Amino acid sequence: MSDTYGIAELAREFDVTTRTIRFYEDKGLLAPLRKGQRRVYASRDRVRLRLIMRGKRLGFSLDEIRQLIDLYDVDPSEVTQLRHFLDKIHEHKEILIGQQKDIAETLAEMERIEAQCSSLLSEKQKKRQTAN
DNA sequence: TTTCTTACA
DNA sequence: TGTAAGCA
Repeated sequence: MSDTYGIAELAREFDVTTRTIRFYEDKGLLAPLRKGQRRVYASRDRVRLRLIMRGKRLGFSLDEIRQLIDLYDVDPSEVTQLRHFLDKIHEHKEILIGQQKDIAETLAEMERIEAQCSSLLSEKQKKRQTAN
């Protein structure tokens, strides 16, 4: 099982350009192995890229995504670090909970409008039938 | 052909 | 991030 990937391969899979993947590396979000000069991505890198894309969809900055991803593969040996990570987690959780609330409210709003439109439409249909 | 770095938009 | 130049 060749659990390694080339940059073009990952770019295709995640629908981004190779430039974008290198860009994320520059920003410290990715750290692929090197085979000479070529970048060799392991499955962990692929997982990371997946997390990056998800973070982007959630509206996090690359900097925030990096902090979030770092939480995954750092060994929790230092108490100080642990407290720091805990703070980061709380921070992100608050943002996500806030977004969750926004989504719920927007959804409720849309459903209200949807119901309003539906009843309006059925009303017009009734009038049409009455007229005919 | 593909990837890489660097630099500029 | 896109694009381009010059390499390997």
